[in-house]
Amino acid sequence: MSTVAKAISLLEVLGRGAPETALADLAGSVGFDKATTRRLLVSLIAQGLVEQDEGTRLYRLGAGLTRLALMREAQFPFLRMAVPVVEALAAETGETVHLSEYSKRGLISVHVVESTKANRVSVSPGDVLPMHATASGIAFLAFAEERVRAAVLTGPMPAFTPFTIGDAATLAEHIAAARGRGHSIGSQGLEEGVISVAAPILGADDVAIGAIAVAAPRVRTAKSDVERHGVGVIAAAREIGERLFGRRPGRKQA
Amino acid sequence: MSTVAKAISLLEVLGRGAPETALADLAGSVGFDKATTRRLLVSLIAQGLVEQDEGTRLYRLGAGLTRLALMREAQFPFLRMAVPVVEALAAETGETVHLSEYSKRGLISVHVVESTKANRVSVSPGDVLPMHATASGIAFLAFAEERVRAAVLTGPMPAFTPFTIGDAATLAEHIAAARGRGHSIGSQGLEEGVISVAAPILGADDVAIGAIAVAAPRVRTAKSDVERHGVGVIAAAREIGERLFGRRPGRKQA
DNA sequence: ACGTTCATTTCATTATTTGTAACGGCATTT
DNA sequence: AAATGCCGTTACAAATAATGAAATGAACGT
Repeated sequence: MSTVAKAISLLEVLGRGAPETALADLAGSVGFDKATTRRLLVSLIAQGLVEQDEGTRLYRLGAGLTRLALMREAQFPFLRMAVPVVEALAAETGETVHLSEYSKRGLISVHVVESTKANRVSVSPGDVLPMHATASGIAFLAFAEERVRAAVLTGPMPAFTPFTIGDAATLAEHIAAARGRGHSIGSQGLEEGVISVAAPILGADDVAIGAIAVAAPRVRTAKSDVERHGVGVIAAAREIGERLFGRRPGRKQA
Repeated sequence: MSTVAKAISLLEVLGRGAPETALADLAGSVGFDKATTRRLLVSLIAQGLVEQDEGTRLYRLGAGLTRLALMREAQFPFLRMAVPVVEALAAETGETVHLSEYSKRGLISVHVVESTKANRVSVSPGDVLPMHATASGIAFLAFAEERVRAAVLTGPMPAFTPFTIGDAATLAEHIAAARGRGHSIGSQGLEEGVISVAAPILGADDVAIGAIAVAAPRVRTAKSDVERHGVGVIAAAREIGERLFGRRPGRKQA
């Protein structure tokens, strides 16, 4: 295992769980020696990616991460371009809308606008969405590179509910259907009682780079609502693609 | 130089300059061997912190950074708490307002609301503000830990304009004045023609964790405006502290 | 088709990292 | 108040991962 992989896994562990973590807990969680863990932390602190409370000696993620993320956003303004569209769709549908971006580890939820209704679906920014168990994942896969799609189809497909798709054949069907329709429909794959509709956000080469989804409680989602959401996410995804890659003068509509 | 330091310096270089960088340019910028640079990149890619364009082979910052930054924000909701206050102050003053957070490397500008006027001050999120040359830096130092303040006072103080403070004695005076007033006044220290007023954002232990500043063109900033901005940034900084830590960070009772 | 440029891989050498173990500070317990 | 246990921190020999020169391969322009 490379040293940088170890260091980054420390960041992951610091990000999960409590805001601040003690050295011993951290070492236990990642399985490195106490001394090793600390040396890695010292390196990360020197770079500003980790901070240590002077008093309690606890470790937490550092502002350097925010800085790097902001620099990335400056180079590729995904949030700046997409967030207004997400908000418009949330206002239009009255349901929770979330936006995700592809990464090696999975689809990362990068922005969420929750429904204002009492009974609503909740998603946390930073969460990784499983490809096979979410509408976003299926929509993404329908327009992803063949290599990525194949990896998911041959990989493990853990069940989160009794409804989670668990075999490659069924998943392939859903993917094909999504490709045909332009949007995917996820029914209780990750959480029971939730129906999601998602569309892929396409990059300059028409390969998916992320997804946008409407997630609503099943009890108030009629078939007509699903169709309406499908139209909405496709339009929103296209709008985001246009704003990002300038295929058309992306006109903002609040 | 530790391996993780090298890897992170790669991220820094990727963040500067163009959105995508070639391997050779990258190796040249950081001064590592081409093979070494690439191995580090492979590690970073495996963790999602860097991405590589399949076609052009160019490297760019990855979505994993956004994920880590979001996890940090979930643990310590600095932006969620502070941004509304920044926006209110910007609306109230009509000038550019920016928010910064302390990091080992300096004050990181994490949010900016620019003035709507044509002649305005512009700051980019992600930029590192030099401590000795900005109102934010001086406000921060006035309420920082002694160790941090001493480090800046004894460190190098590069001049950005003819007005940049260049010696420890003058800087110490400004810091003392800022501590007395509760806010700092920066006159053309980083850029000519700009007057900034800043106040420190205090943490639970009354130590500064960041700063909020109003930056305006000198030509339309009268003495009364400076005073008005001073009152505004102090109130805003206090408001942010209260929102972050639940209660007014109580000054020690006499 | 050829030559050039750049990314990628290989392999012996080197340097960094690693784990054991001991040290020191701090706080709680007895 | 003394002792004890816990946690963070440091030192050193063993081991492992990182390194750079050079070779390979692929893509591009001439």
